[in-house]
Amino acid sequence: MNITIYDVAREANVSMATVSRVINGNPNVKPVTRKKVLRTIEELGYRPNAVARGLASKKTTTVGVITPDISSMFFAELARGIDDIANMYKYNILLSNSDQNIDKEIKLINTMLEKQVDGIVYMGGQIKEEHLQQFNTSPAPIVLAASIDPSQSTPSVNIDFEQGGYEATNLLIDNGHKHCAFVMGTNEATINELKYQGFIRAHEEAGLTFNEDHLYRGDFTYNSGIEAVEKFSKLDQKPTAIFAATDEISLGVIHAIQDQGLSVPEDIEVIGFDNTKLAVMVRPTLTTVVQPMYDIGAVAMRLLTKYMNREEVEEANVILPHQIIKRNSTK
Amino acid sequence: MNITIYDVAREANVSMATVSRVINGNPNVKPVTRKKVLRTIEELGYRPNAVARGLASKKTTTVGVITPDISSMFFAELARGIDDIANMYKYNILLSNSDQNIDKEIKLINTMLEKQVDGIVYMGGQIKEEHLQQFNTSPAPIVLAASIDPSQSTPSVNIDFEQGGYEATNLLIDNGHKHCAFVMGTNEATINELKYQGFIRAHEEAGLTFNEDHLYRGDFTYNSGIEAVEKFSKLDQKPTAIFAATDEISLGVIHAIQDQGLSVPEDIEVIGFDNTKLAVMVRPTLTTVVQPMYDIGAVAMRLLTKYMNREEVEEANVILPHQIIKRNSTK
DNA sequence: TTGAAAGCGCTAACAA
DNA sequence: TTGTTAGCGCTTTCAA
Repeated sequence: MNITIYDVAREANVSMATVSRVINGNPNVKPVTRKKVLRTIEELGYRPNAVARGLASKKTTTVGVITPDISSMFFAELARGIDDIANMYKYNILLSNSDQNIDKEIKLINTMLEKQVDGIVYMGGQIKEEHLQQFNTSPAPIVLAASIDPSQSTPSVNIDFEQGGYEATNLLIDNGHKHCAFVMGTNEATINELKYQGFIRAHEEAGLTFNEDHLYRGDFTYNSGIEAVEKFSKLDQKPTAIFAATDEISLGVIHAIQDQGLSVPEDIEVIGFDNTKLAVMVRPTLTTVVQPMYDIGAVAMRLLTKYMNREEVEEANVILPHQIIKRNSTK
Repeated sequence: MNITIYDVAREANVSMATVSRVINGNPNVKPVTRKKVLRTIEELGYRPNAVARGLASKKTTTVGVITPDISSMFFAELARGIDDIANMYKYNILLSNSDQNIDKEIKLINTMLEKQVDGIVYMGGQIKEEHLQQFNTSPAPIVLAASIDPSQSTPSVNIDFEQGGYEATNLLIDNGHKHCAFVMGTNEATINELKYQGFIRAHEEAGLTFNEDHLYRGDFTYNSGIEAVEKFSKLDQKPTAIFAATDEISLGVIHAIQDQGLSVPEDIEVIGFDNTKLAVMVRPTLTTVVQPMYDIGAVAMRLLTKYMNREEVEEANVILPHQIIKRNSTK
């Protein structure tokens, strides 16, 4: 049998309530008593049972984190931001991968709620009615990180993706390009669509008509970038600049261009999105829209702590600033 | 107040024991009764409380995962393997980052044990006496993933790193090189040392003397690779081939070489280690030792389930096979 | 096949 | 400042 608070109480000649107070740092304990209890805790090698504590206090000090795929650099970085802040507030992270599968997402939320998490940080490509229904009936607060709820009814932390796409495209247009291409990920991703909308708005404002042939829908991978360029190269009207929805796609784009004997940025300019560490791990280094992944995770977790503590929240839908870092893939 | 098993029992006109049986799929329930209970569970929107269940059953169906840094591609991939298998066995993952800080590592183990995890998958650069003491006194089984316990006393899943380093070096030596360099990470990492030992053994067996100037100790980053090459380039006797401890370092090495106007593999051959997806995201693509990160995680988790179920374990220290993939950074 | 009842280890009034 | 005593919501004998 394990050592319980009761064993400690007996050995220290106090009541379990006193032991509990010592463990929880309750000031209402005489220093002498506290010392005595602390010593016998040490002696017995007592380790508090957080599950029992959770049952009695209705707080588990763990938060659920639902991510599409932790092996993606993007979400891994977000998760790191979440965990660091969680730790700061004494929470632990119950992490799960959803693969953007809606059934799995719903199931995961329920599992975490059964496990009585104090809150959830949710990441996912598309928020649908089913999600919202779960979010709205959840007994624990939920915050979205780098995920868009079109209804704006769920607290969230994001950047302005449409504006990011707009600015990236404008950089290309300002450099004189009239034929910009956009390589996007799956259309299951709201964020993706937002970047595209920005891309389109930039064209409209510049009075440029966008050639639909210059849109490539891939799946966010390096290979998508390669395939996009291969497709573009067969066109009569080839794009002279390419905006890729992520850095990883951008690397594929750059390498495919180079494999064809062309140069970046001389022949074709390329701009990415995210500023993952990949951006400086290519030649030429990548001009890209900076998305502060770590910060989004950190701020989302911080926001969640406010809800968990029932603190006042001034703004439920946080938009973090973004910027463009110019490197060598654009002129 | 929340809906409990008791509410369901009352509504369904059965005892809580029967509800419990239904929830847990106990076959000793008359189909009619089961149906009735299931219906009222549905009606009331009852959600079992896993914390209470954990307290009563002494099982939480969650396993702790301690990783140095989830934002590292390497560990993220491992974590994915762990989570996938964990899910398969109905476990959830309590994940934490240790930053290889020994105090944090010990604290994390204790926190997870307090939370009554059923087992722990541990990843860390260096296993010391303090770790072993924790491992040995842990009430929950612990399995190491891609981490070396020199005493071999803790169950683990790894590849043969020494042999991997040996083979990588031999590939270079077989290509005629007499001046191979090794770019390693921090010396806090046992795995690193193992690769180095393999590197040295290959030299010895080939009757080559290793020039200490050709050893660079960095920190596992892309920049380490760059710095290493810069240092090497100032030497009188420059290396003609470079073995880097990880793929990320390799990319830095390759780019630094190219930045100096030299070519890979014509002027200098490069071989990496891990085969992360970075390996194909460079030009030239990287020859590298394949470390099956996902599988290591998956097998470690599978092994942990055996210990948690008190199954027979044939081999506690699993060595997974590795291989070398030849791409274009070597001739 | 079902129910009654005793915990699991702790927190949190409430009383002293 | 300390102790007593109900629970928290569930599992699990044991009996019927």
